[in-house]
Amino acid sequence: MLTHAAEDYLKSIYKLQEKGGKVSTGILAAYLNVKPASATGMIKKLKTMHLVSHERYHGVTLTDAGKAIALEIIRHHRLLELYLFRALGVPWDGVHEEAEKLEHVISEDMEARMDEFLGYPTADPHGAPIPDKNGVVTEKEHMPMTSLQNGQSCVVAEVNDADPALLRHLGSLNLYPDTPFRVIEVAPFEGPFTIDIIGQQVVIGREVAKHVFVDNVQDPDNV
Amino acid sequence: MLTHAAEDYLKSIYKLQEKGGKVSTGILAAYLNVKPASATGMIKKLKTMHLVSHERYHGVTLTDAGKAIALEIIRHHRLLELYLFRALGVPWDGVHEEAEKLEHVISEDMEARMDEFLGYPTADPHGAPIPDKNGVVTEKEHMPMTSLQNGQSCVVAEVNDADPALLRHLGSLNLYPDTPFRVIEVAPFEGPFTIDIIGQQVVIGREVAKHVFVDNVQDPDNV
DNA sequence: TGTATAATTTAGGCATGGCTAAATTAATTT
DNA sequence: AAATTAATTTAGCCATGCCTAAATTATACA
Repeated sequence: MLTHAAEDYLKSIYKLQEKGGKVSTGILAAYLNVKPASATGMIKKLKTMHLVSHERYHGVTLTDAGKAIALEIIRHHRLLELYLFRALGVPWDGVHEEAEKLEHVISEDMEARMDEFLGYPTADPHGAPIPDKNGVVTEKEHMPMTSLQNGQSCVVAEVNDADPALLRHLGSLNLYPDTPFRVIEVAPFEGPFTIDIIGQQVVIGREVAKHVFVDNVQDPDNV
Repeated sequence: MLTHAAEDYLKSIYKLQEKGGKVSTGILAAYLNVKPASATGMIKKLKTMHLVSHERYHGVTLTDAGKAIALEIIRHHRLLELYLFRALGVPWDGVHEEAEKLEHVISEDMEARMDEFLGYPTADPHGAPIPDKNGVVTEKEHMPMTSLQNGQSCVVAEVNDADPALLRHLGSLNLYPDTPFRVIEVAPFEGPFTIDIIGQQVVIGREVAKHVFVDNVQDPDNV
């Protein structure tokens, strides 16, 4: 069995290599809040276990075995987030931190029981896809909210879960995944969006909108 | 914050000192599946943190601070056991192992949410008392099942949770806490017990009965 | 009361996973 | 092409928590 630290490295390498291929030691270290020298050390260990490929000075990549473990941990994490949200009512800006600790210790049996309780879900509370039992992830194509036009309607697909304060703000606006809304107005010159969501009109600045992704975009009905 | 290992030591010292006052290094080490020399090392560390009292060659005791932490961990453990049992349907012979890992990583918030979900319970699935938020444990007086007489009725109060195989067996006999039963016959010469439980007659050997404790013992109605 | 035995502690070692500081390699600029 | 800068790796150190082997202390027995 792997250590928690090794699991965290694999998970991080997976996430970083999704957007950029090979992962540099420095980027990985920064992502994990660790010094580059420490990352080098762990990379060496993971290499002896054949979980990563690594050429000195040229970045890491997961092997198939490493990827499988990374996806297993990500599955634990996202199932836990959704479970905590749905079953225990943990607010969505708190589930990440809690899941971060639990993901390393739950059994496969517990994973399966949560999965069943939740009805075999495919996305976590922020809209991120949950890999299935076999480690298959079905990524959906999302549009950034910033590309919406006047009058278009859509459904929230995913939000950036990195900042709890931002999540609380999005929550107060009801911008949860699966919630539909319609664009009333996009102010010119990179201005804010005015939207109609659950019967309420709210104004959303571009900085916030950048972190929201949408689906099912529809043009206004024959006007 | 304490390490998981330190928490385990405190919890173990608490349990051992409940039945026997001062805890010897050897007993503690055996309980934790660790060599005595390792236990000595941790005891020293805990002493510098003022969590235990220790006189060389004469055993350890928890300080008030150490006891408070031990009870907090035990509360986590027992709440988790009951939560896993009730909310996720984990069989009662499996909850201990799972809780053993989770008890060190859940937040106070999660503890409170499980407590609320469970309706502020006072006992875990094996009947062991759950310390309250303030670390107060209300131990109940239980009778060993082996002291029951012909015709007496009672309610299962607690069972020994040390052996999963025994728990599975007790489960198959419906000997769960809060389940009432009546003694049909106690065979002479240290023989087995025949009981009526949930409408079924079952025979329970003394070796099994030793691990079952009962409450609300009532003599047979005017016969 | 001395001695054998059992329990405990000390001493020194190992793996993990961090760190800093110094050395090395790669990339960029002139 | 050489030199500067940036990134990475190596080397060596620290704490945790386990281990074994040796030394010490306590206990029990004759």
